[in-house]
Amino acid sequence: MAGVSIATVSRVLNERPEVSPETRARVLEVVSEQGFSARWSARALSNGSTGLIAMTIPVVHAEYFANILSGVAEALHERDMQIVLFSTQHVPERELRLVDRLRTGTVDGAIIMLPSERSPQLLRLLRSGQPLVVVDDREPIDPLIPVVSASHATGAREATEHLLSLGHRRIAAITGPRRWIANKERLAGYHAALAAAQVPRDRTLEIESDFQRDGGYLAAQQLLRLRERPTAIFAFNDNLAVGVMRAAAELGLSVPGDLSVVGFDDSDQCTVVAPHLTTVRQPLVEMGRMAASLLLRQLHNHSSEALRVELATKLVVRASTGPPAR
Amino acid sequence: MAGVSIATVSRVLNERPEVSPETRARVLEVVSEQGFSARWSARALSNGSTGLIAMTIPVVHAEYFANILSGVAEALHERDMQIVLFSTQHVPERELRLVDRLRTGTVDGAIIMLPSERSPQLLRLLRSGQPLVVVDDREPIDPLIPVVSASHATGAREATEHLLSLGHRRIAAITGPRRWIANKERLAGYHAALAAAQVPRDRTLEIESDFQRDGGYLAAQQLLRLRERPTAIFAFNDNLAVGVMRAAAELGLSVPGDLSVVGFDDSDQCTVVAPHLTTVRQPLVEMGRMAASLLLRQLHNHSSEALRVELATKLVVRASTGPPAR
DNA sequence: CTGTTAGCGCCTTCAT
DNA sequence: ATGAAGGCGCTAACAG
Repeated sequence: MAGVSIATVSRVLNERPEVSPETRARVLEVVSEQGFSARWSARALSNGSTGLIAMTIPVVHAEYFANILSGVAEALHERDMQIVLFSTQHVPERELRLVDRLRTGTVDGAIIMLPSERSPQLLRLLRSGQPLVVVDDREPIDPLIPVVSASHATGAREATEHLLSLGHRRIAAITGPRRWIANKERLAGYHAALAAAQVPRDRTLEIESDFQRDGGYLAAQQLLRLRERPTAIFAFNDNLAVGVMRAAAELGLSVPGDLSVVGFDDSDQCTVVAPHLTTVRQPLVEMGRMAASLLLRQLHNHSSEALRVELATKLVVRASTGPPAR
Repeated sequence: MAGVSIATVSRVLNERPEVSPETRARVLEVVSEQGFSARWSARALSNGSTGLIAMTIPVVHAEYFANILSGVAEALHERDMQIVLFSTQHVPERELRLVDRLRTGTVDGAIIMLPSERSPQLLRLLRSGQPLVVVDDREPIDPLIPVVSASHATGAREATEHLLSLGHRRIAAITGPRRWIANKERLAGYHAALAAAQVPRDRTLEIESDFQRDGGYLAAQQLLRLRERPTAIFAFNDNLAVGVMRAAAELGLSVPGDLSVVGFDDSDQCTVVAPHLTTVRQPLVEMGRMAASLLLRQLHNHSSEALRVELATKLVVRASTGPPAR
């Protein structure tokens, strides 16, 4: 319609320099008049890339997922790329489908959140040259795979130091599942702070739980019934902390008067509970951005640099912490 | 490698009946040995469909989004289809990108959540034969477009009836933005229940707010300072209700002793506040499922039946409501 | 039942 | 600066 060949139109659409301005103008005019746009699958077939990235949906809290997601989406948007969602509910059969989509070129790469296990799937994927990035490895993962996570240890350390600086000495910890990496690091940070302040570690003040509110509630009941009860509880996530506050309320203990409480995550619920919860903020959106950018680099360099990025957490002091009662 | 033609392999992979069992077996063996899988973009190019559908990410609450999302994902999974995310932050320029992706065949159809406006974009899309479904229209939308939403009116009516049956007569309402459809319907339900109980409508007990916690807080302060203050407040979403409870606490009013509170949504925060919030549950996951299934029908029938599906809400009675003090 | 052939719509050398 | 031609990997119609 513009009196030129298909090849020329292609060049115009791809903004190649080797087209005369007049031709370009003529083509663009017709294109916009006709509302033409290049069929995407043909493009993908021809140049071997789809501009799509896979992302798995973990079963955990919606808020966590949505925040990381939005970071990834933002970063990809700048490159005109999009996310394809894979609801592999940690079901192996479903994970296979993701693997398949990668291999068949539905997507150019994948961001895998909270991978369930040492998953041999992942390794095989990476070995076969698939670009992928893991966000928050739950258990030790092959060092070949790039990982983005938060600085759990430092965050936990700061939280504990905050309590110490307020004068607390009996600081209990309600932890998540022992095996999770994030949990181990938080525990390490907690211990480090105590050691630095020369507060001896007390095993009876450490309770393993499940990152759920009820778990925090039960653990807190146990802690608060101790003969010498803690003056502060560091719950390893906000859910646990909310459970702690519920238990405290039932026992007639005021927060932070009788008990200081610190959480981890800085989720929405922190400002729902009364008093508002002091916590450690995880930079979820930034983690998403970072994951996307690592993936994009793999895509362009065709080399997967094995690295592990830890983004800084930040202590957010609210109203649930204060000096211990005397 | 299996000694057959490409066409035959294609037939085997597509499970066509016209292949002899022996050939099929031979092909499948080689396929699995070699780890072969059909390139997806070629497939898409050839048969004109990508198996991908677009979903917009609204700016609102993560939880809302994640729930609907998971409903859609589940429904699509059964058809081996996936979601492509479009983070059009109600920015027109970004919405154009979605439009473009639809036209270029990146995706087969789209599910649009909380469309910002009477958006002429949407209409143009539908007119051009694009399969799409809207979830939760915010303002009146062209009747040509299929919509999935919750039965706001019925839900609000039940909530109000619940309060009436407890003996409340002065029941205030803190509403969302006047223009939103969901809000209008909730208001209608509220009025209907009052009328049925022959409780005259009192304008001073209706305050328009913004669906945010702070808005609920401010509105509640205003209501609770009235000379004749309400014995119950129906907040038109959970955020508002949480704000109400905060205001009540500050004024030394006990819930539900001095004041009953009802929310709407059944979001996570309902069980974070003390006491747990009575609310109206929106069937978000089911709405997602329904949207997906409407879209799939459009995809198969090539006809867009204009319809509007309202999924039932459900009153969830928790601890924030009780009989009024005398 | 299987192989051959012709596209699907774009991008990319290679000529001109 | 432009056009012609081949190919990306698959499906479908047509022979045999």
